Amino acid sequence: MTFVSKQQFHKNFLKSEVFQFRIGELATMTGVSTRQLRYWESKGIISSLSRDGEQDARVYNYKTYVAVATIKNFLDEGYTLKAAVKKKEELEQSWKVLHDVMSRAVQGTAEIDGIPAVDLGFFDAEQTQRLFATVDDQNVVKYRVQTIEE
DNA sequence: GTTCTAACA
DNA sequence: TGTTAGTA
Repeated sequence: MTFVSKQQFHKNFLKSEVFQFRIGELATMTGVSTRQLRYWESKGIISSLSRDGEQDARVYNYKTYVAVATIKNFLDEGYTLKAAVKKKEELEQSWKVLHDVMSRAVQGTAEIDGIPAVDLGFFDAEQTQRLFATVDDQNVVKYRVQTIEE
C-alpha cells in the first residue's frame, strides 16, 4: 500500500466520482434550475469540469456544489444574482484564515496515553517540542507538549 | 430518460 | 428565467 498523506487523501476523495454530479442532480440538490446553472456558467459565476465535446454533459465537482448552494441561499434571502455572488465571495474571504490555519497547522491525529489527540506539530525552532490537543469529557480543550528526543 | 444548444406562441 | 424543439 502506497503512502498517501491525509491532506492528499481528502483532496483525492473530493475529486472522486462520489462528489461529482451532472446538471440534473445538482439542480435537484440545490433547487437551482438547469437553465440557471447553464446561464451562471456562461457568466463565469460557476464552472464545470472540462468537456471533450460541446455536446457532452456537464460534470460539476463538490466545490461548485457548495458555490451554487451558497448563492442559492442568498438569492432566497432576496439578493439579486450579482449581489448573491458578491456575498458568496465575501463569505469565502471570511473563512480563508480559518481554512488556512486549520489545514496547515493540523498535522494529523495521534494517541496520547490512549486518548485521541490532534497533532499540532512543532512549535519551537529547534523542533524538539510538539503540541497536541485533546478534548476531555467536559468538552474542554486540553493542550499537551511532548518533547521529542533526538 | 437525460443533457445539449438555440430560440421564443 | 421558463419552456420547448430537435439532437445525441
